[in-house]
Amino acid sequence: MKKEAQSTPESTILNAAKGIFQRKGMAAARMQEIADEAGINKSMLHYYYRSKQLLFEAVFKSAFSTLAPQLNEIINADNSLFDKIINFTQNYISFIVKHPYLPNFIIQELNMNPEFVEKLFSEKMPNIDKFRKQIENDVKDGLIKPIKAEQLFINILALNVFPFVGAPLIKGFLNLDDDDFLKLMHERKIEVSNFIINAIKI
Amino acid sequence: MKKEAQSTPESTILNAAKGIFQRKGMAAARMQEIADEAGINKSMLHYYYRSKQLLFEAVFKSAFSTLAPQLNEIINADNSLFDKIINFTQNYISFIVKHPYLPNFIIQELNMNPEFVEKLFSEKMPNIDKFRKQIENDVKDGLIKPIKAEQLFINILALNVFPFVGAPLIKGFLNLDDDDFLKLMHERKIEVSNFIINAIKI
DNA sequence: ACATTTGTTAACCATTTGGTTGAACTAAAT
DNA sequence: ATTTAGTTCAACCAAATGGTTAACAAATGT
Repeated sequence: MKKEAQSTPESTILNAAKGIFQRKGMAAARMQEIADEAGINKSMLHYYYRSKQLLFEAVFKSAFSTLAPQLNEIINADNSLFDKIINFTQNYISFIVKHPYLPNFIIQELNMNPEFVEKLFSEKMPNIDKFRKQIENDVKDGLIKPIKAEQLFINILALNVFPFVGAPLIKGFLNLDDDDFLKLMHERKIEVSNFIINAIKI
Repeated sequence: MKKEAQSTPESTILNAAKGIFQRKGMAAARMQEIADEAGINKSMLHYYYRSKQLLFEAVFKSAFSTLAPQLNEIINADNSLFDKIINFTQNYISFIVKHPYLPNFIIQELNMNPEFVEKLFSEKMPNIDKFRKQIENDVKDGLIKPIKAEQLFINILALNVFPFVGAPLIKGFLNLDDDDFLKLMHERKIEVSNFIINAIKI
């Protein structure tokens, strides 16, 4: 075997930990289970990451720094508002279909550890001024109906993120199997951007 | 003290358990903590509810049966589509502001125990046929743009439920304190229904 | 009054869990 | 060859956790 990607012990452990933590959450995850998944002795976990808490934080940061840039696209990309909505929706849904546990994991642990929020956002605070300017200009130019940047941002996030976080609820209410559900999600790659654009365009 | 509402030992325990379980989740909740919150001995928990699992299920069912009727309004209420959207949005947001931990708790535990889904929905399966008919008729009558009932249902749910589930994420990205956030949520009682109606009306 | 059921408690128990230790093993550096 | 630093593991440990027990108190029925 050549050197596939990079496979240091650290990365082996981190990947195993990602799988377990993201599927079961911090509280329900077991160090032994992570060790098994990584195919190593439990002591190694503590050797490379001192404690469960630190291992968890490494996993969480890694997960968060995967998701955050995606969301940043909304407020920082340079294209027009409608293009932005179309692109983000396309990209985000494709992205999450590949990482189905990500958004739920992040949201869940963020709800459990509210102190994470300030820690994560204190360093590189996102700035919505650019996005707000864009909205205000488009409103002034008569391109879209008046709407607060914050509300539009929340709506874009909600329409794209929620279906994956609330998947079991949706599957239950609409009586969908995994296949039906995935089909609906792929439809949403155009459905959602149309919906948003129709909602705001004049 | 007269008999306030009803305060059987069972209900005292259940209420304490609700608080702890909904705030910390099944895995992180401790039986001792629930006992303390209820002001009773830990053995009482096992006396009235046999195990942590059963106590948890009682809490979950109670929580779910509080939330489910709210969501059922969308697919079963008798009013016109636009009224339905307006009413649901108003009611749901007011409802959740009073029960902030509910949707996150349900969604989280549903994600952790996918087998709950069939158990919960097998008895009283929701039926979207009525809602689907309504959409199809309104489309035929030229009242709204073509849209699948499933997609519209997901969108309504997303726009209303997500902001509360993803609150920490939103607060972080938009740099909001609790007060700003709550203000935005109250704005959404009309904002969201306008948004949806604009998106679909012709 | 007595017996039986129901409710309540402190002490206890077995298991699980995160974490530690010390010895063995490796591989480069001296 | 010997030291030295890093790596791996089996065995171990203390604390926590869900759950049980046995004795005791309070109702409840007869």
